[in-house]
Amino acid sequence: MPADSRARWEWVYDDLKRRIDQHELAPGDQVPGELQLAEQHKVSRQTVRTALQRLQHEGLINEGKGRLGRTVREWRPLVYRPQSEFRRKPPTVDIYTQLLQDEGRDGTQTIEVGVVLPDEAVRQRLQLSQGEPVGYRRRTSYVDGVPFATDDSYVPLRIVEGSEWMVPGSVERGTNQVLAELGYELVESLDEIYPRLPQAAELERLALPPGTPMAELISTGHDREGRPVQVTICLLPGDRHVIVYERNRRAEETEPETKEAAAE
Amino acid sequence: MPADSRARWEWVYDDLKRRIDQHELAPGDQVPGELQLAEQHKVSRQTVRTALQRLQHEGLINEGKGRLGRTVREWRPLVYRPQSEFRRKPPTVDIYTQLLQDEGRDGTQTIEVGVVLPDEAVRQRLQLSQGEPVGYRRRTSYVDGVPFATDDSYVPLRIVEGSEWMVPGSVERGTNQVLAELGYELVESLDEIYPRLPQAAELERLALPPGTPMAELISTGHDREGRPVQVTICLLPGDRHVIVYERNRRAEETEPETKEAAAE
DNA sequence: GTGCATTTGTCCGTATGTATG
DNA sequence: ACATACATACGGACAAATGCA
Repeated sequence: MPADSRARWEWVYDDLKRRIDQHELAPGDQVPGELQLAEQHKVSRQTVRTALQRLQHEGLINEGKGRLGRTVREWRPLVYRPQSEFRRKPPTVDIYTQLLQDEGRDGTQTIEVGVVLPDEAVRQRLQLSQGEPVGYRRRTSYVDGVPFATDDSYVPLRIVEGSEWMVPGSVERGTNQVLAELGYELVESLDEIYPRLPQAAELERLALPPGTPMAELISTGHDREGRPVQVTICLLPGDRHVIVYERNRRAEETEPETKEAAAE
Repeated sequence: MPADSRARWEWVYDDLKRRIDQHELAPGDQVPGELQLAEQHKVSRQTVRTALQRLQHEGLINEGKGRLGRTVREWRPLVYRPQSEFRRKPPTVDIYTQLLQDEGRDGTQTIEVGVVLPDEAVRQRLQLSQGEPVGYRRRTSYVDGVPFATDDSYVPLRIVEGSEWMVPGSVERGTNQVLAELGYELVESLDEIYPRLPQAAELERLALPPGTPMAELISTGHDREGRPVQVTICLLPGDRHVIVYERNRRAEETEPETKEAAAE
């Protein structure tokens, strides 16, 4: 009817967006109900819903079921530092991220181990021939009872078969130490970060609302001879994580420049 | 009526997802029309639309206007290596031109410079007092005519005022070299990566369809004394980029001991 | 635990506007 | 100008999840 410039649902969208930005609707607050918004803006409930879905897909509000309705999303990321795996010293440049550092939250994890035929992504990174099996450790981490991240590690079975790497539950001295004792100490890693949206199965595993962006971090660890030993695939929901790297000129200058093309 | 476990639109979703995964629908192909899918699955067009919107928000298909309809999205990411900034190989080229040369694609860019009061994110990372202005260089990079990424750099105005850093257009020897000549050589950097969804203004600047996930990469560069000099904020759409880091034990072990932070 | 009220999720049918070839 | 296909919008209906009495 209006033949106007902008769509009706955008009015609703803009109204709610503004109220959220100005903290008139604070994180954790309930979003007004669909019927209420429909009446306020003189539009149908379906129109309100498209506006709400946009906000949901931008990560500003949660989907709401049952009595409680939708809520404004909270954003409290944990800091994830891939480099801490190799680090022996406290980070040097930490002024800002210290603020975001873990505030002593309650963390638990589940670990599942087994043997599978790797998919193409893992197989290529480990440079395995078709049909060679890998051992896996699939971990899901929980903070305050909600899943926070998953990380699945894969190592050729011939390396870890019968070792402590394949034992369920946490390994006190760390699985990387186990690999080192087996003669495959990890000394360098290539990390690939893919920002994307989760797929249905991942939504379920991480108990994410649809539309939550995340990062897939594929880390390929190499031993001293440069052979790939372990692939770890982390799924890090964007509303729960910030990934932090440090880099410095000196480290780059002293780095060997030989394996540049190995990524492809 | 359905009395079934899963929603009807999920059937449509699963069907299309499978056909895309198995390349029965190849990248660039047209997705079957909404009416056609509705008839095939014996559902209404609205139900088909919710399935298609999910696929769209997951980045698997494009939104389609006009005669052509929806198409299966192509996925050809560029490799973005923040660490190449500190590499010595090509001394003059900046991150993006090197990246584009590597891939052999046609790249252009627009650069805009100016002076602003920084927002909180930039101000805190540069440790500036309230009201201190910064110079900025805002770049939008295009590949094959479409925007590919943006990166906005900020440096305290007192450092770059009157220097070549504030000159529009590319600087032949690189802006980091200019900073070095001004006595602020960047030797280390803290990179924070936030997976998130773009906001309205960013959608416009990057010409993105809504729901495209992306990464915000905030890189804070420090000089030899550990003082923050430059903040660069990159927006990297997830369907066009993969971010790559390399790390190794040796670099972490040989790191300089600048300050003794309260060890964890 | 039951049942009720509320709110969102799903689904339908229909209609009109708009972008594209 | 026209056909096609998507975008927007309405109204109605029932199911499912949740909080609370």
